[in-house]
Amino acid sequence: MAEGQTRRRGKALLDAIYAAAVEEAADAGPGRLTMDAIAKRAATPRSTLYRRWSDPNDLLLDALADLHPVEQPHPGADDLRGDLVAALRLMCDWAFSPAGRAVMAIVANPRRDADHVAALYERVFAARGGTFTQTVLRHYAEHGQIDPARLTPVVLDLGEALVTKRMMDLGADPGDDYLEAIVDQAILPAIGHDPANR
Amino acid sequence: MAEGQTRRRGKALLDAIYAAAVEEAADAGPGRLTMDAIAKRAATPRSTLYRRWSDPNDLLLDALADLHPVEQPHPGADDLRGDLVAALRLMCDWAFSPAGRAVMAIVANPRRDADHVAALYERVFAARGGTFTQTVLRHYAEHGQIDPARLTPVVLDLGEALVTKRMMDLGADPGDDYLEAIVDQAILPAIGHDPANR
DNA sequence: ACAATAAGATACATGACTGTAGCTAACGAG
DNA sequence: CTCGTTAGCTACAGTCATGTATCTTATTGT
Repeated sequence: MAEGQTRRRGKALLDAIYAAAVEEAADAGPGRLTMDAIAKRAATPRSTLYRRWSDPNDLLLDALADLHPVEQPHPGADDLRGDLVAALRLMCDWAFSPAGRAVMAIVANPRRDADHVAALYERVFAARGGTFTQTVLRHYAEHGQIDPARLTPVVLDLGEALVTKRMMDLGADPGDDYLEAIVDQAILPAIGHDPANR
Repeated sequence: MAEGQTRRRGKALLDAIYAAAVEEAADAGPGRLTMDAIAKRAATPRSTLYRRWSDPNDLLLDALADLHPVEQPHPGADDLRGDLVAALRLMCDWAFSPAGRAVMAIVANPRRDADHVAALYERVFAARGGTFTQTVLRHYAEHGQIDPARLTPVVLDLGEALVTKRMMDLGADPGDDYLEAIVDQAILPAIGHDPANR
């Protein structure tokens, strides 16, 4: 942007609006996202928002779809346990980011619109290669270290489910000890790698 | 109450207010509970509410604490799998009741007050004998059919976590097939009863 | 250099919710 | 029966969000 610019346009403005929408959704929580608050946070008049969107949730959806992609696990070849713990660590960090909390604000809203949630899953999640532990589990299954028949929807969801619940109960990050406990006591047994049965 | 009564007092009035608060919280969702809406639903003036509470969340907490206790699992002695599935069924039914959705509305609120959530756990949950699958798992551990060392916080949370996540993803009841899958593919393996290892 | 576009700064009526206050009349206890 | 309590009714000013409608002016593209 040139030096003397006083007025944002195009991408620069959109980025500011998107950032404001995600932060605002994260702070305000389910069902409390308003055009007014987004506009204030982005320091732009409401009319600029209404020019493009008629509903704050549509705006938020565009904002989430536009965000930088989430960091992905990089599974190796010989440390399934460590890679699973690392994937859960990534998930925790993401969940506490504005984007993660904004997603929560959509999913946890009992007045949520089914189409809206479907759009979230398509545009934001499907664009990535699955969720955190999923990536790792599929990787090791492809390398023959996990029976692919074990990777059912339940098992692929295990880590994320336990982390989510713990975060909701505590309202805080579960901590690495707990993540290791999840891997050792839930995920590994479920794929037939129970440490206690060795 | 006598026939000609035109004015509710004491318990009758309180019950109406409590019911209104729980239903309203369930419908409105996290952070959207208002004195006004509770008062309208209970058909009482706001001043009656303000006489006793200064915050709608305090009111809701009293309402939840006052509710009829949740149905408990009745584990037998020889059907661990069936009892676990039944416990998850009970949990699903509770989760979709107004009380369950009201609890969700508290826990999923990012602006939630830590003291408030703590009070919820103490006054509402602790009063019961633990959560759904917990009751069953502890019962069978006492009868020597499960190694008590296996009943870690992670394992005791498994069923509830998977059900919660599934409900958040789908926005609907998981269905009995899924509940059975949770028991077979997650809980039983975690307590060393993996059907695939027999 | 000019014209089209769109950001920015208002203003407005409407509607929800807040917290407080004052009044009346029904109810319950003594 | 009488009196203290309190439900029920109404009103108020204040705050916040909504959608729409101006008007001005910086910026861009031709």
